[in-house]
Amino acid sequence: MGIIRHTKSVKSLIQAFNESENAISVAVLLKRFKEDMNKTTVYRILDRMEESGVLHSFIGKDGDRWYSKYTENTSASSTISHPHFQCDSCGKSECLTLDINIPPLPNHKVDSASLLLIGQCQDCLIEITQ
Amino acid sequence: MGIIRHTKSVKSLIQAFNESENAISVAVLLKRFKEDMNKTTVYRILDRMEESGVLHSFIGKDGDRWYSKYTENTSASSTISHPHFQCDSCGKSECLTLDINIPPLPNHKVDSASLLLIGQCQDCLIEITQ
DNA sequence: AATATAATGCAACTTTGATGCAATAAGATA
DNA sequence: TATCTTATTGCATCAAAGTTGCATTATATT
Ligand SMILES: [Mn+2]
Ligand SMILES: [Mn+2]
Ligand SMILES: [Zn+2]
Ligand SMILES: [Zn+2]
Repeated sequence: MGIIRHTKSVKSLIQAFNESENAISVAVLLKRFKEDMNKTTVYRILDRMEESGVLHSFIGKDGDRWYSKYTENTSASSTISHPHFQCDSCGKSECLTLDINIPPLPNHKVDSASLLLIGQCQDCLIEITQ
Repeated sequence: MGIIRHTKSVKSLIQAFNESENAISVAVLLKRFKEDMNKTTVYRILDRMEESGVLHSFIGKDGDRWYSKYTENTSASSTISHPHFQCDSCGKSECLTLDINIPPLPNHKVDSASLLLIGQCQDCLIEITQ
C-alpha cells in the first residue's frame, strides 16, 4: 500500500467535490476535466479517493456511477450504506440522511444495500409550481 | 404502435425467462444466444418485451441491467417498484416481495425507487455453512 | 540536489450498446 | 395455398465507456 500524493490533478478533483453540494457523475467529471487531464487520470484518481475513504460512489438510475464526498451525516450512518436521491428532471443526485428500515429477509444474509429514490428535487419542484 | 410478432428468437427469450426462477442479466443473455441470434436482436427483443409489459428490468450492483418476468407478487406491488436482491458470491439476482417502507422525504417528490439488497443468497449461505 | 517511486499521458484495445439499411419471415388476407 | 404487408432480423459500422502497459513526469523524502 502506497502513499497518495497531493498532485495538481488530485487537488482539482478535491476542489470540485468541495465546491459541490451534490454528487458528481463520472460523465460530468470527464467533461469538466477534459482539457486539464487525461480520462485515465480521472478514473484512477476517483479509484484512489474512494479507496482512501475520501469519496464514496453509488450507481445512478441509468447504471452510471456517481461520486460524493463523505460528511458527518453520510459517513457512518449504518452498516448498510445510506440512500441517495436522483432527480428525474435535472438528473442531479444527492446523498440522503434518511433512515430506511430493511425488514429481515428470510434465507438471506443482507450485508449492504443500494437504495436510490427517484423523483423531483426541490429545485425542479419549484420550477414546476411557478 | 405495432403488433409484437412471435418469432423464433422471441420464443427462445420467453422460454429462457420461463425456465429461470431468477432475473437474467443482459451479459448472460448475450452469451447464451450468441450462436442463435445477433446481439442487436437480443437488445431489441428485450426492449420490446419490457415495453409490452412481459418483462421488467433493474440495475444490478455493478450498474449492469437485469431482466425478469413479472409475477403476481412483483407485478403491482406498489407505486414504487419492488426491491431486488443480488448475491455477492454467485452474482445472481432475484425479485423480492419484501415491503420496504420509504419515509417521507422533505422538499422532494419521490416517484419511484431502485432498491437493491446485497449479500449472500440461500444457496451460497448453505455452501459456506457446509 | 539527488533519489525513489507514485502518478500521469498516451496509444492501443476491449466491451457495450446504438443505428441505418437491405433481406427475411411472421401473420393476415384473399 | 399463394400473395401481400410490414415487423423483425442480420450485418456492417459506429460511438461511448472504460482498461491496460509502458515510457515519462512530478512529488515527497533524504
Ligand atoms: Mn452518498
Ligand atoms: Mn423484479
Ligand atoms: Zn432536479
Ligand atoms: Zn449466491
